[in-house]
Amino acid sequence: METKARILDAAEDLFSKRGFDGTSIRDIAKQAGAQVALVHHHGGPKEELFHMVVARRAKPLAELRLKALEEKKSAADRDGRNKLTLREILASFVQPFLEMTLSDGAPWPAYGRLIALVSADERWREIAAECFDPTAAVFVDEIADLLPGASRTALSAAFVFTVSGMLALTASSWRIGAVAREQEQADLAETLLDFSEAGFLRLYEG
Amino acid sequence: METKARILDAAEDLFSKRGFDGTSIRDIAKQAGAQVALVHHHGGPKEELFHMVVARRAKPLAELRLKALEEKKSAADRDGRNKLTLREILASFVQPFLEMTLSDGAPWPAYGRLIALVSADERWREIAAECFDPTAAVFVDEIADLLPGASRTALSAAFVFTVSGMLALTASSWRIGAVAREQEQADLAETLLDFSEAGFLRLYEG
DNA sequence: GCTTATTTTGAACATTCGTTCAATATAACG
DNA sequence: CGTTATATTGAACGAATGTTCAAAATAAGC
Repeated sequence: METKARILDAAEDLFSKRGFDGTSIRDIAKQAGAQVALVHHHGGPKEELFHMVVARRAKPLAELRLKALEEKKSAADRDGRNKLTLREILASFVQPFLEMTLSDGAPWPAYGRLIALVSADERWREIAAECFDPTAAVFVDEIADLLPGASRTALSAAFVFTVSGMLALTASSWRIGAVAREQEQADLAETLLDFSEAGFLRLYEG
Repeated sequence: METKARILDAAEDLFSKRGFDGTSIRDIAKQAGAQVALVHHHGGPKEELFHMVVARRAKPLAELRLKALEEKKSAADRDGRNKLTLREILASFVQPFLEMTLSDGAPWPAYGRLIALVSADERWREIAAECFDPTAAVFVDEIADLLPGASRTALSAAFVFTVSGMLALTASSWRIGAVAREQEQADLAETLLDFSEAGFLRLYEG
């Protein structure tokens, strides 16, 4: 069963770097140290393999996000608060993702770029719906509960803006470096949370 | 010379829908009603053709953005203001792009998705640098002048967040629909400007 | 230990890929 | 008109593509 993991790892890495169509089964086989037929044996047709690669980490990621949310709810209860802050909700969604994909020694260094591809290509609509929509719905509901005046569509748009920024940190950080001349190593995750929190609050104020 | 335009149009449309590797020269030739060799004759190798497709609209787009900026500066002068508002700067960058790619009867309906691809794939770093970095620098400088306290890196990150949101409106709007159940036809461009303006101001406040 | 699954191998299939080339048609120009 | 460019055609090249299959090796179950 270690073989299958090696194949999925190679597929994740190559799909994230060269995209679905830019990656061949033979590339994956070579990087995994296996034969082409073995890749099909464990991964099925190419599109199914892609699905497996994305779905493999979706459940653990969703659990990390929901656990972060629950832990902050417990902490808020202990503090006598009956509501989470917007910042806590956003951080519960963003931090686990960046922790797994972008931190030093991140365990899923290719997964961030991969999800950026999925989010940008309507061809993977079903995969995105299966892997990410349920968790997204939980968080948007949570935010809507906190900002009751804002329209659902505006909140959803703002949520997608936040996710887009999060994905930009993993897939388009080279663009940030290109725009800024100097490169002070700032904590861009905090910058994103600052940015998005203020953006959401503006929608609430009207 | 109408032939070349037909080829570039077909290439733009297909590249934007299926990506660089997912689009074949033969697909482009068929959609343009031409022979494969003719595509190479006008477009050169595939990567050069892609470059031409992206670069073709880059200069007109940059001019629209800078013109919007200048016009708002003139209007501000007439009003006796010596500075643009942050909102005016952001709108000058965002509105021309959405006007050309997303409005009803937009003249470049595929270009938005195409630029989203370029921004997400480091392989096109040089194209992005050539086509978009100069204009981006102008706008970031303009914002930095208005928000003198904020760090350059944070401003650049916030700018990339704004661009990511803008691109999400053209390339990932299906994700917004998936997150929001109902679909009130809101003006998402205004929502983006609200969101980003507040985000930038938060960075300024610290 | 024998038998049934499962995993792995090696090779082959038909297609499609980007690119090239010489030949032909059309346009531009003096 | 004659001549030099440019545009277009049709065909071909070798290489790479996703997928399939039967055979061989290994593991699992009884």
